[in-house]
Amino acid sequence: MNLKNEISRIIAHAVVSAVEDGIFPKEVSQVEAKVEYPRDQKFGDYATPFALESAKLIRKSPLEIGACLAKYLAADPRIGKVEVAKPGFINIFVSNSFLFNNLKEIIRQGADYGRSGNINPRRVNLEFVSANPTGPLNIVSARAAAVGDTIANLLEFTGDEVDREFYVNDYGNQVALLGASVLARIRELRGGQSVFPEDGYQGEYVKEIAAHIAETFADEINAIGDENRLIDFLAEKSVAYNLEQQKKDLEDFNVRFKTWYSERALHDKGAVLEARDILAQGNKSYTEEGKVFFRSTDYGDDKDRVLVRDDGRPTYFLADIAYHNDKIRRGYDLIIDIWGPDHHGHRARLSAAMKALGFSEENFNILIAQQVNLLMDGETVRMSKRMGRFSTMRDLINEIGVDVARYFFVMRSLESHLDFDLTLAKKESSENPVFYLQYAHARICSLFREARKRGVAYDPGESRRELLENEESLGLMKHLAKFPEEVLDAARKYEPHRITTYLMKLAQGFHKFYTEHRIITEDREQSISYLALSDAARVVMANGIKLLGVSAPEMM
RNA sequence: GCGCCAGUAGCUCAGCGGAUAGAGCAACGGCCUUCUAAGCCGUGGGUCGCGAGUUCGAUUCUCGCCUGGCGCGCCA
Repeated sequence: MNLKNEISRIIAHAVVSAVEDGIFPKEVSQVEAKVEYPRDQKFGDYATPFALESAKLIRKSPLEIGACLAKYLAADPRIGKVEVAKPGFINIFVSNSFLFNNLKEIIRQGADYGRSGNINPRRVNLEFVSANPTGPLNIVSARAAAVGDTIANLLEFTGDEVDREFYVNDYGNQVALLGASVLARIRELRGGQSVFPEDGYQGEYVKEIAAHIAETFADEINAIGDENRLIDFLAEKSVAYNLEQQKKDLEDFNVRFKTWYSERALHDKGAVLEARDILAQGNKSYTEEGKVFFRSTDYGDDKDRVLVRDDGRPTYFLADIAYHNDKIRRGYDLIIDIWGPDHHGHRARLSAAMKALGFSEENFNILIAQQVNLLMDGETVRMSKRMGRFSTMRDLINEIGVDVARYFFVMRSLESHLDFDLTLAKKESSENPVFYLQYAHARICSLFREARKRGVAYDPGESRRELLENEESLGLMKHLAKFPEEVLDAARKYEPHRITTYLMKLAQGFHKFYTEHRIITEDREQSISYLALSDAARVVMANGIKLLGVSAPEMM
């Protein structure tokens, strides 16, 4: 039950009726009836500018049209009152009986309230984080992890099947460089002289990896005489080590991937060269100066991109095409990538490649997780793996906790730059918005503990509508009724921050209701009615918080 | 030079083409003998970067500027 959609349907139906009765010309049925939230609640729960937008067509004043339509709308039992306001807005008030029925529905559905079934679920591949396995996960990865996981939760909740996927860049120069860096550190550990590679990874963590590997694989290291083979060996072990750490960090962050897709495996099984051939066969590439170029300009890119270098080695881009071709072959209906800000320049070329591979444009989305400015004591902290000065996702979890971190990341829209003040987040954690939500949840749980203690037999079926017809209760019920549509909106637009905004308002509504009304009293029916409303608020709060991957404590 | 993202309250940010632009934090003033005060109520605080255009109507859409951040490898 999605109230906003229902309202939209009711309006469309009213228009059709008016056309049938000869009041409106029939072209009007083509006009889309938009439904929006009025700014001020005195303008109703929903409003439609339909009369304003169809005035020219109908050749009547918006106010007249509105008055006409209002009669038809008011016939629906879900609508309590319809008003037409100055320029021509039609303001719609939801009926109390609908709100009350919905309240019982929320309690009945429990954890499923807000879920939308989908007759044809889409198979979705959501790739996110995909950090290089050359070091610990950083703050931008944490942001992508929080937002990506929440988007996946939202899509699942709205009826899609989602596979969470992590692309492991375990191939190429960066990996070799890591191997060389580790080798240098191992030699240092062993008291020998070594030249640290130029552009090598200088972070302290490389020493930790070196120490770990030197100990675990001492025999193997000693046995390999050839320097390049040794670097390869160390690179492989270092990547495995980093990957394990990354996995652990993500699990501690409540993010679990179904698939860890190895770039190396893609090369090993020949998929990369196959992708080259597919593009060549479709005449989507050409050779020039010994290099193979993809005709990406045919698909909207600025310039053609190199797929194979003149020495025969494939580029990262070609591997990425092969990877996405593999995703297509695995039969996904919708493919979403979340990338870091440093990759946004690659958007056009990969979109071009997807088009060239015949995958429909609207089913492929690249979202960019914009940069995070990490502030410490008011100062920007530079984050660079190679410079070795950066703060990790692990630090973040340890310092402010999973709940606060996830909430903060999801709170802002993904494509906005984010200033994250670690010191502040930690210091002021008790005044954090996330606690505001959790507190509302815990408070309701506490109410029920109290009710049980006092022997109140709670049965939501015994609650009564008339006992909830006050400002705070009705306001809260209205907001609860909007949860399914908010969830659907957030899912369709990949905007999980809408959920945090919704939940803040829910918590506010509950706290206000709680302050104004004493829930448990001598009046049994009143108590049960208020408990039912609290129960519904708890259900929605719990469902919403769960979508964010944040915990909903029963006691604080 | 080109591209991406942003510019809204002191700070961090919401605002799906609509009505008097909001929240959190910060500041100030009230509210606990009674179900959790991590709460509630109130006050102050804005030329929505600037200029045009489209529209009945623009913070929202288009274009042009200005400012800030990032990216512009045949690295991954």
